[in-house]
Formats: sequence, C-alpha cells, structure tokens
Amino acid sequence: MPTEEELINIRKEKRETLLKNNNPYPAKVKKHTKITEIRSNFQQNTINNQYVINGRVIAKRKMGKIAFIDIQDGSDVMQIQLSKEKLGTIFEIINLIDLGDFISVNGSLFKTKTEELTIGVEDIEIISKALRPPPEKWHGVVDPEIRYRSRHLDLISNKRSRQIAIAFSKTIQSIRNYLHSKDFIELQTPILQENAGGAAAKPFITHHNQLNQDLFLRISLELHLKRLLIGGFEKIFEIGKVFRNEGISYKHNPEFTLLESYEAYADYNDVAKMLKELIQFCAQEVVGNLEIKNGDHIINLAGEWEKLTYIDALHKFAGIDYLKIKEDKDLINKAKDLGIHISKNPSRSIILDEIMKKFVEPKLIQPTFIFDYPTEISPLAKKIDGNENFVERFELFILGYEFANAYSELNDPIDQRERMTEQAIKAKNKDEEIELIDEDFVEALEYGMPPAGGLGVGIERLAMLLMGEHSIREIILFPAMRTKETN
RNA sequence: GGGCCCGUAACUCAGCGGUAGAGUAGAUGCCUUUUAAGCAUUCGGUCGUGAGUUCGAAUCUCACCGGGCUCACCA
Repeated sequence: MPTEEELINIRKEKRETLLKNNNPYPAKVKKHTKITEIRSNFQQNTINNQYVINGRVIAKRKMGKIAFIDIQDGSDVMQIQLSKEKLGTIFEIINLIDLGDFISVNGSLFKTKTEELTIGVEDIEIISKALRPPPEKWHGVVDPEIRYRSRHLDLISNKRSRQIAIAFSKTIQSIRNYLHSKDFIELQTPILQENAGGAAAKPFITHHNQLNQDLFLRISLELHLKRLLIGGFEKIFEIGKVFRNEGISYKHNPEFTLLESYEAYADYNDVAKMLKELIQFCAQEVVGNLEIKNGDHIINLAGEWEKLTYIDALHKFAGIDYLKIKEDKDLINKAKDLGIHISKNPSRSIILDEIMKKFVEPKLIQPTFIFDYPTEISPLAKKIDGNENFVERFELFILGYEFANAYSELNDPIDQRERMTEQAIKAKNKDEEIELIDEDFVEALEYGMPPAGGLGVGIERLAMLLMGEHSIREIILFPAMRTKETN
C-alpha cells in the first residue's frame, strides 16, 4: 500500500472518531479575533483577556501532559497551549489533531517563560479535518511544477507566493483607484466575439451550440471600447483577461490581464503623461518606493522618463540613419549586416521592426518611451500630420520589454478601412491571421468617434516589474501547463 | 521548435555500475514552558515510463512523458 494512502487512512480514521462526538466540519464557528489584532493590541493589561482564534494547525509540539500548537490565520501565526491539568479528558483531542487541520480555540492570553505570546486553551474544536499532510515544514514545496499545478500547496508553504498574489491584487486595485480619481469609468466588453481584433495575435476558437456558430476569445479590448467612445463615453477603461493562442514563455501566458483605457479629446502625449503618473502611483501603493530592484537592475521610476522617437532609437542603438537610407536594398543590406533574418519581400517597416526588437528594445532597461511608429505596423493609430509613414504611437519599455502601447486613435473611417484592408491582404498573402476587417467596427466609426488617446498595459508584466520577478508564472496563480498523464 | 539541466518515500534532498539512504511528516513509548522541542523504537520506494548495454542499472545509452532555464518564434 502506498505511503500516501496510509497517511490519508490514518487521518480518515481520526475523522471517524471525531464524528462520534462532533461534526469535524461544522457550518457555524465562533466569532474570532485576528491574530495581528491580538498582537497589536497587546499591553500588560490585555494579559488574561479571552480570545477566540480560528486557523490552521501548522506545528504541533506535544510533551506529555502539555502541548503547544502553532495556529496560522490569514494574518499571522500564534502559539496556543493545551494542558491536561486544565482540560482534563478534552486534552486527548491533541491526538486527533494533525498538521493542516483547521481548529477554533477559546482561551486567555499569557506569556510563556520565553516571552512568547500564547493562548492558554480552555475550549478547542476541530472545524475542518484535513485528510492529506501539508508540505514539509522547513523547505516547503520548492518543485516549480508542484508550485504551479498545486498553487494551494505553494501558498500554504511559501510566504512569498502569498505576497506576490497580494501585490498583484493591489496593483489592480491601485490602477482602478487612480483611474477612478481621474473620472474614468470601468466598463465591460465581451470575451466571446465574432471577430477577434485590435491586435495581431492568433485567437482561440470556440463554438456556441445554439447559434451553431464559431466564436473567438478576445485578443484585445480595443475595438469594443472604441465603440463605447462612439456611443458618447469620454473616459473609459477595462481590466480583463485576453487570450492569445501563441507561445508560452517566462513573459508570455496564453491568458493575461490587460488594462485598456480611452480618453476622448486627448492625444498620445496626454496618454504618456498619464501612464507615467499611473505607474508611479502603482509603485508607491504596492511597494512604497519608486526605485525597484529587479535582478541586477535598479529601476528608477522617479523623475522624467527618457523619450526617443522610433527613428532616433534606431540611430542611437543600431546605427541606422533611416532618413539617409533612400533605397530599400540599402536598408536590407544594413539589416543583413546586423545579422537580422530577412524574409522574402520584406517591407521597410518590417525590417525596421526586426532591428528594433533585436537591437533596441533589449537595451531599454530604464523606463523609456519610444514615439512615432511606422504606419504599416500600426493599423489603428492616427498618422502624423505631414508624415504619413509614421503614426502617433508610443510604446513604453522597461527591463528590455514592452510594458505599454498607446496611440492617438485613428478616427477617420475611410483611412481605417483602407489600413485594415491592407492588413487583411497582407495576412492573406502570408497565410497568417494578422487582422481582418471588422465591418461592425468600421461601420460604427462612420458614425463619428471623437479624437482620443488610447492605452494598453499588461498587468502581469507591471506586477513583475514591481515585485522584481523574472517569470510571469510567479505572478499568474494558475499558469498554463500541459496536462499531465496519470500513470 | 533548438541547446542545457532536472525527475529517488507524502515533502526537502543524498546516493551516480555491486543489498535503496537521511531529515521532515506519520505510528508507538517517555516527557508540564516548547517553539526547526527532545530521546527511543518503527512504518513508508515499480528510483518518471519503456526499451537497450551489462554477470549486475537509481547510476551508462536511446526513445517517450512532465518540468525548469535559455535561444528562436510571438506587435
């Protein structure tokens, strides 16, 4: 018989024994005091005060006629003491309590010889009998596979995982607080869509039975939120999961949390200003500091952030003087010199973007805005007046990867239709799903959309930055994993 | 997808051609101030799976499964 089964059977027997007297899974438990509250209220005159605490047994030290148990609630850990002298036959319950059980105790506060604040138990009840043993107490669970697949065990044994989860929650909370303070309202748009647009990513496909129709899971929030601008809202945002059917890596998960905001009568310069404030606000709220350690880097979020145009960045980091390169073949040769892999019939923008990714982005460690992207790779952004090859778009880079993407939103329906058509043709030629024409969206645009600045931020990546974490799997509680075959 | 690494008890790990080990957790006994409690006894394994090499494989080889790091892909 496997060991684990034996351990479980022993606990099942204890459960049976408990059932003879009391239900070890009661619905109603006594009102309790948080452990942190007992500790922070502690003064000499709270000695002997009566408290009820509820929580999980994380350590048990029995020594004959006296026993100590460490109880952990959502706030902290506290030691309790059971003595045979005080409890009589009730003391025997110690033999039915295992690590991992939830118990409720009532007793009076005192200090042991070693000055440890302790509850002297007068009343004790098992309120949830655990059947499986918790992870080992010194090291806890360290195997990343167990940590990701069984996050409950990770959370039980690793404080850090809990801190990260809380930080992620605070990040979202502080984003909401900031945007609400700026009079944005939060709206919801559909996850199941007829067209998955607003970004260039492969969507997940699902099927609605009654409609007998395939639907896509959204890859961005953009097109629906813009329809709400058309409908008359002026400052809106959404925080929600999007789904991209692409590779999994330390910075990619198939589903992740995206913030998108749209502000009417603003342009991308306004958005850049807001984004900086937003991130500084989050950092202050979540870590209380604008200097963030991440690996070997110390990221300084304070003060002004560097701004470079796309063209200047290429010049500065890759030595590409775009304005002096007149012929496509000269650019192709430059790219080849840099060791960039060139597909057949590349356009200028695609080559530039390749160089950008390989030579510029990895060097942008401190917060850096890159402004004015090529039109060809930005089908939803407004062209710069008098310079049709570039659009009013910026991306924010920190730690060498993209944090945010924003533009002055394209609101000329004729231009929009042309640009989407170009993308569709290109996608068809390359047999890729880049972006199809969303007729409903373009038609909506024809009713008039106010000039607006839009923003998209990957929240997990923001949390990674703030928490100094290198892997998105540390941020996402249940990261995508391959199904494990059971032998 | 390529390269490198990992998979041994429920958990954390050692062992790396010659009888499968430790600590934690569990069980039993002793123990009224412990807190990684202690002491003693004890239970617990298809060494990820499958083939191969070998007198002999946890150990060497190959394939597969799962995971990690990294490169590539990915707006």
